[in-house]
Amino acid sequence: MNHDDEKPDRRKRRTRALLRQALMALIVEKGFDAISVQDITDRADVSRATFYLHYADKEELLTRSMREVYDELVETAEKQLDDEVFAAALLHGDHSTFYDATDFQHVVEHEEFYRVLLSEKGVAAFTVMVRDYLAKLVQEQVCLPVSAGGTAARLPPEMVAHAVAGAEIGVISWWLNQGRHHTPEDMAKMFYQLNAFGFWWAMGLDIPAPTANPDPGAPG
Amino acid sequence: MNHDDEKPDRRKRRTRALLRQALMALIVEKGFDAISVQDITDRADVSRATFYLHYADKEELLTRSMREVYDELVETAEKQLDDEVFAAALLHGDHSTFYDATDFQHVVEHEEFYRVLLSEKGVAAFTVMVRDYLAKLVQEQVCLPVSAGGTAARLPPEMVAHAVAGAEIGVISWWLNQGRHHTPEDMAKMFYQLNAFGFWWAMGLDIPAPTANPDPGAPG
DNA sequence: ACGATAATGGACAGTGTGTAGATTATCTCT
DNA sequence: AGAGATAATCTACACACTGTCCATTATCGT
Repeated sequence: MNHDDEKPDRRKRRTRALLRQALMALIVEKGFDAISVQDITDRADVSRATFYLHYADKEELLTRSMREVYDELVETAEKQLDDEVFAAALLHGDHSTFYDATDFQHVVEHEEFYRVLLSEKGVAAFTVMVRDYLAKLVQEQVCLPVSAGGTAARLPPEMVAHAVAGAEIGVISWWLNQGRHHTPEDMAKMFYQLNAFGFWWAMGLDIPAPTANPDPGAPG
Repeated sequence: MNHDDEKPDRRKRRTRALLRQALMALIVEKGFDAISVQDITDRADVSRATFYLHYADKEELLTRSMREVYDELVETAEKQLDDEVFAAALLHGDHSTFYDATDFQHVVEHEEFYRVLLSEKGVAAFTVMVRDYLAKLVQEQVCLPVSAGGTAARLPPEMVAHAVAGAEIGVISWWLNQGRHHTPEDMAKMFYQLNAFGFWWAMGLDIPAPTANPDPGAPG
């Protein structure tokens, strides 16, 4: 009846860590699909039977690993954001609150993991899971408070949230593949500025005058 | 020595179409990894031996299908963009040129394909391939011309390009999963506006004043 | 209608899968 | 340090999937 709530036996921890490392290395080399359980246990130097003592199949190994990193991201993000501070910041136009580097920090702490799983050899489920979560975060933490302030959105908030989330994934991928030439703080600031001031500003041009334009969306 | 340049036999076309359809349907149901060649041929109602007459393995079936859609996207995009028209538009501040719905149009024409392959059950390689291409497009067609005009970018153009590309993927996924409640033209316009005027504008607020801020990037 | 080409059915060895039981090695706890 | 618990290993097994082959049948283009 031990639900693994307690910290597991050292042997268990060791074996699981070895298996996860092996999986990551192999994903880089061949991509997830091409990997056999044999490959993983060979690489981890662990008996194949042992693998099945821990996981039903290689999908479960992957999924469990993903979940751990994901859960940590969620926990990190929830801890950081404080609705009241946030709402106040909005009202007073103090946007520096949004230079929030927690996400990028978290990525650095799991750099290898993100680099592999977000890559072309990676796993679509991971990308989508993270992107959807980020979108939800943006929507709940930014879009909703703004709307609650009585402001009418000019574009569908859901779309905006998914755009921002997608952009963050794109930026993170670029960042990790460039060898991380920027600090998480730099990234957070640049990412905020791009979102806030727009593309043309980022490229050094004047901010264009928005054409008077009501929300073309939200039909049905 | 027939290089398949010529239109293949009707039987070939039929079989390949059936196999591709079957693959797509099965990806939705179980995800690519869980599919066996047997599954595909059963679903397509084709002999397993026949499969191997056309493709070495299921990866090749997927890859070839992806390439076709991707190549069509590339062809479409290249045809649309005309550097000179584009540069002129930039100089004269006529941004309506950028309400370019070709991408979104192309997605509609392969709706099922995109919905499946960009989903969590989909294929990371496809997402990354498309995203990288879009980034390259933005960089070459927009960032470069702007820089050539003598303007100094405030953020690394590569980062900006990858952000825009990521955002487009995010927006497309959202669009397809919502049941496509907007026309491609709407999408193109909204997407442009979000990029140009920024997040706060989209949410109905005033555009914030950019803090005077030189490029924090491009170290090394 | 004829020659060319594709599709089929069946069989093959090879590889990976997931399970089980008996045995050995290593942990935890006192 | 030693006893009892638990994990890891080894071996073997039945099963599914793979990729290839060949002889035969069906369908194509002209």
